[in-house]
Amino acid sequence: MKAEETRRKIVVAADQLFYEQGFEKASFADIAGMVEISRGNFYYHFKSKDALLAAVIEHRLDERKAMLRHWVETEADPAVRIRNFINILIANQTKIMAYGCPVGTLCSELAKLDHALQNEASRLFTLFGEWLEDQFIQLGLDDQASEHAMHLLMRSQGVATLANTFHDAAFVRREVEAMYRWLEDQLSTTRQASAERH
Amino acid sequence: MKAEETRRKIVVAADQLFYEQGFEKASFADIAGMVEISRGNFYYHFKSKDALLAAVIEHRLDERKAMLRHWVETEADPAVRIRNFINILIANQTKIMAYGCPVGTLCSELAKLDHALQNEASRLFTLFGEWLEDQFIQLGLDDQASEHAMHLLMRSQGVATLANTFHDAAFVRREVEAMYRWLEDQLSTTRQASAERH
DNA sequence: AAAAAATTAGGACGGTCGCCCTAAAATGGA
DNA sequence: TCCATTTTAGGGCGACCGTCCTAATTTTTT
Repeated sequence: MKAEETRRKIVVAADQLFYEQGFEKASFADIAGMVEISRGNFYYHFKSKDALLAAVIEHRLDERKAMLRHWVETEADPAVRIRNFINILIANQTKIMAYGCPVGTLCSELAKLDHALQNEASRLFTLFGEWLEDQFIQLGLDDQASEHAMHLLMRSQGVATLANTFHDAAFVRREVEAMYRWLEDQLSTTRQASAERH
Repeated sequence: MKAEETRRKIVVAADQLFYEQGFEKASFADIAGMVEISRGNFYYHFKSKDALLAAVIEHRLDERKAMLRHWVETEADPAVRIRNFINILIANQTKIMAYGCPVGTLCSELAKLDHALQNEASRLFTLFGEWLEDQFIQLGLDDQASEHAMHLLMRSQGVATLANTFHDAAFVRREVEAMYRWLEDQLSTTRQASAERH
């Protein structure tokens, strides 16, 4: 019974440290210290660091899925939902400027390590990608939905990386607004096309 | 005399390994093995791993400066020069899909390590940024040159990160062409504005 | 309350890391 | 050729890493 709680604490602490320090640098000693358990206790819950990483990725996926589901449930307009996504850059600005994007930096690190869980981590991207694609489809942009989704992911990544490097809040705001404008452009061309059809 | 050559070999090998494996994972043993010198010999040329990193960053700066200078010398049209920059994503596609952007991944890693040479590494970005800004100024886009430069850096970074994650060559081509179109848009609005002035 | 099971603590292991030290080898000038 | 200097080789140090093992402790069941 107690094990569930401890396991959860370990995952939460590892999630934070993997983000702030990177997967490789974050050590069991660090995580154990944060959770206030012994190092040895670790291997009762996770038989290896990779197993812990898998649990952290799963945890991140669950969190993101819940967030996306919440957006869908509380907001009817897919365009506003997409703006919610774009606005992550503002909402998480402080952390992004300090540590980058949690998804992008993890994928980059695992790629360099040639790590076995690369594909698991990339599911964090595809989760957002497919959700965005779905929103674009609901906006009637079926034939370009996938491309538009990847385009937004790309811009988020670029903004996060440069925000992390330069700690420039004005740059983030500017690019977020440019993304809003880009979204409006895509919507107006659709409205135009559907108007011509009538 | 010989030392110069050995030092150069070390920097070149470290440059490659820092790129492919990341700064922290690449060890002196790896680099020494690649250069075929003893580990101990290392400390004759570089008194610490950080000193080696500083030399690698300097080396990368020199290479990029030479490349940008060459573009300026061999191509008169700033718009074509900017297209050269965009085209890096195609020219280095294979390496980018395998290891990401050499500049972005280094800056991200150093940020997580809270490394003292973060600002040195970010000079790789500002080098490209200022060069791009200069090209936009030469195109008559003075008042937006800095923003446009950052925008292109941002898009390159985003494309590189997603290319690295998904290994999707079609995505890279698509986004490079979108960047070409974006550039044309900026140029056409300028031409229009200068035409109205006459 | 006693027995069984689940959970935790903490030391020990082999390995790798960056770094230091010293002796040997190679090099170049007198 | 001999000497001084530069350059290289290689072992060793302490620290930290992920992992493993066992004993103690806590929790649950009987």
